[in-house]
Amino acid sequence: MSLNIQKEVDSPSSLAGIPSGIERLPPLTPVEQEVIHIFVQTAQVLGLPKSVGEIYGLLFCAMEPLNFDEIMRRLKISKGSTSQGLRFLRNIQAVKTIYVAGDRRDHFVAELQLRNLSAGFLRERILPHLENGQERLANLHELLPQNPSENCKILEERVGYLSTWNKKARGLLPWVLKFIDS
Amino acid sequence: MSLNIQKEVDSPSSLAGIPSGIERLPPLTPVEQEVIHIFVQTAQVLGLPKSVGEIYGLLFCAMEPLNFDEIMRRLKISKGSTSQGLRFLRNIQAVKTIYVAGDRRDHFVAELQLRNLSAGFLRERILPHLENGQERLANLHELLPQNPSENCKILEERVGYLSTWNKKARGLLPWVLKFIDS
DNA sequence: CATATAGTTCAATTTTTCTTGAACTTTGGC
DNA sequence: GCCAAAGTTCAAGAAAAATTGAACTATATG
Repeated sequence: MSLNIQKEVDSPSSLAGIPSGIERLPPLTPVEQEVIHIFVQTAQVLGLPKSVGEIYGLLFCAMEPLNFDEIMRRLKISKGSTSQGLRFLRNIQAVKTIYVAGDRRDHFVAELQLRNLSAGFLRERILPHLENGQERLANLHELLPQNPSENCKILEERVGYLSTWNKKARGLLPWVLKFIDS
Repeated sequence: MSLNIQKEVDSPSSLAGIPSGIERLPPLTPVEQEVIHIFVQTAQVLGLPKSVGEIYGLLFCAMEPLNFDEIMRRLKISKGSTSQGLRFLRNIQAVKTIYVAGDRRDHFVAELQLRNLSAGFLRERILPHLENGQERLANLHELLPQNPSENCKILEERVGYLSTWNKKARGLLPWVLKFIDS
């Protein structure tokens, strides 16, 4: 019974009346492949693993929530990559889980609001780097007086630039989000 | 004669009166190490090789233009990395070459204006990706009609989102630079 | 409570990317 | 024009990152 519900909800191949066994999943359509490819490229620009781009791309195209196994098998990636990729995507809130009645498994959908996607990415990947940099800059200021007096002034000025850059970058983040909202 | 000029201009160790031979370069100071470390980390966030961060960091700290050999030897990196790193940094205009009278070698200084740094990076690394994405999206629109008619409408809408995102991102770039100027 | 299913973890492996250095090209100076 | 110094290129090796899959944990269900 729960198996029936699952198949009706999740699996287009249920139309073909394939019974329990190892269910056949449709291969990626050309459009899906192309969308996934775009996200894989984007992932690489953002310094994220290919598998993260693949998973997000697949969910982006999906008409209904997909479960773990469907993601893994349609993309032909391993359990490990699927698990870690989904975890990352959930962390940055690029993907959320959906409750499906009568099915024990997690189901996933892509966040489709650019604003939320960006916010998650900035918060989880960029902000930590900037905050870490801020700490390092504070330490650096302690270190500066040890320098040969001649260079000291100019170096101090340059380290000052660095602090300004860091501050500017942190100030930029909320503006970026505001721009995206507009 | 030209050797003398070179030493006066470039080499702190000329003060110690070391003759031609293999010139001794001062090791990195703690401050230099720390600044370089910050730039190496930043390079990694931006998906650039460590050596690029090292070279920029060294030049960022330098009181006078450095030549190829000084960069290579103070950072203890190879000729190849030095050459490729400097080329990249020149491409994005993070580093410029300076003419030093009586010295055949190129001399390098760091661009210290965050605005110019950012502009170069966005132009050389981000914009090409966005333009490539734009092309791919155009192709994708051709591909769409081939889809099962049921999904077609929704998928089309989603691909439409992608185009909007791409446009928004391209619109964001000049805006980021304006923010940095402020 | 026992069992089977869902999902996580992580050490080993594969893949990708960066670095090295030797051979090559280019150029300035004599 | 020739030589030596400056810098580039690129194939091979080293290092870093992603992926895999087997062992594990957790938990719904009967």
